Amino acid sequence: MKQADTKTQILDVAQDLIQRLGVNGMSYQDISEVVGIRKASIHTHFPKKDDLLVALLDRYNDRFLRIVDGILASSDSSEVKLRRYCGLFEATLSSGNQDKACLCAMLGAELITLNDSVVEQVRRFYQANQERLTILLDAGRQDGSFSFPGEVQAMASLIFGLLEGGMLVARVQGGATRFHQTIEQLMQLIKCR
Amino acid sequence: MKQADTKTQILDVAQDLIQRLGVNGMSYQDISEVVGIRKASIHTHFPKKDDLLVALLDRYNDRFLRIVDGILASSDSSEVKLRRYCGLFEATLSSGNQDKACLCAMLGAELITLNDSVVEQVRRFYQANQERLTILLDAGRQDGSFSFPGEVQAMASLIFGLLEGGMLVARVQGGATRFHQTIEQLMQLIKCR
DNA sequence: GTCTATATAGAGATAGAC
DNA sequence: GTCTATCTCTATATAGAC
Repeated sequence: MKQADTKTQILDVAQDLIQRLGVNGMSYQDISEVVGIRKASIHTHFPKKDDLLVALLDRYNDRFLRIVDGILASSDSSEVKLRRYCGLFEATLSSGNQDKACLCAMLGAELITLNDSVVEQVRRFYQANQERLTILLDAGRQDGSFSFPGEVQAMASLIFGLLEGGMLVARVQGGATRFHQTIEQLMQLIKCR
Repeated sequence: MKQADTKTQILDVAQDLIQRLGVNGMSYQDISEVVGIRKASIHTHFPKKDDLLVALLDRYNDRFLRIVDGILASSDSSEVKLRRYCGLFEATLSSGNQDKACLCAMLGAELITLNDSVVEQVRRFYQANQERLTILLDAGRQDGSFSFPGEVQAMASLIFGLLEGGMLVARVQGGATRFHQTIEQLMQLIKCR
């Protein structure tokens, strides 16, 4: 296993810290202590904190949506696809010390304190996810996997809000177990009965 | 209308700032500028930031739960009760410049950076709300207003996560309109059909 | 690229005059 | 209770040596 280059290491550590503490609860000093370099050196790679955030979101959104698209393109049933999609959020929450939220859930909470370019990226993440959820739900309703009243889009937005928000709530109370139950409850609500 | 005393004004402004920017995105300086006193004066009323947070959460939780208990004790139908409960969150989001989240949603996101006493209060808020939701849903299911599979408790925890999280998501995209649609979608999901 | 050193600004917090 | 003044610490950020 090759050692990751410093730039990647910085991104990795920054992501972990933000997912746990938020942007405003984390500093270059915090990153430097984990990576093992001086904080001035971080500025070589990311001159401003915003540069770091933009690069981090680029990578995060790209990776996340690539996985989601893989799920959509698979030959799984609609129900399995949705379970796998929800599983992505569960995996985040369960990783490490069980206190990591989705990067864009944390940034969403701190939205008003962020610069325009970062806000735009967070918005794109939300939009892209909801579009994909809409596709998934629409297909599932047509193939008879799901049954629910109302618009597909409204359901997609409900589910996305539940996943992003449910993670944050679960960190306060109940943890991964409780988050899992919530997702199970959701599946029961929209499955055909 | 009598002018509120300074202590109350500080709490009011701090609450507004935290609901928009988060604890870590807001400072005594910010409060002092709005209230119109020097930041040193704030320390007279709340020596440490934690003192302010504890006092703020005491007041917020007390007020919020009092209103919720009023809803539960009313003679409204279960459906109306649930709508009124959800309306509390809608009202928060719609107040001011449409960028205010529930105080405890913001604190929940920043949980790991908070001190134990504050964490405990956030936790109590979540617990208390879910207990009340459980009572409301249980009654509604028995009187035939609601129909949903699974445990009442799981449903309560789903709804609370959706409300707290949905507010944060709505601030990023769609605003109050979209949050309202999400709630409508929820109502359709659990109503008898 | 990384380091030391430093600049500058803002944070939370305290002392003491009025 | 509020003010001015100040302390200490930490934050982001830059300059220049190695």
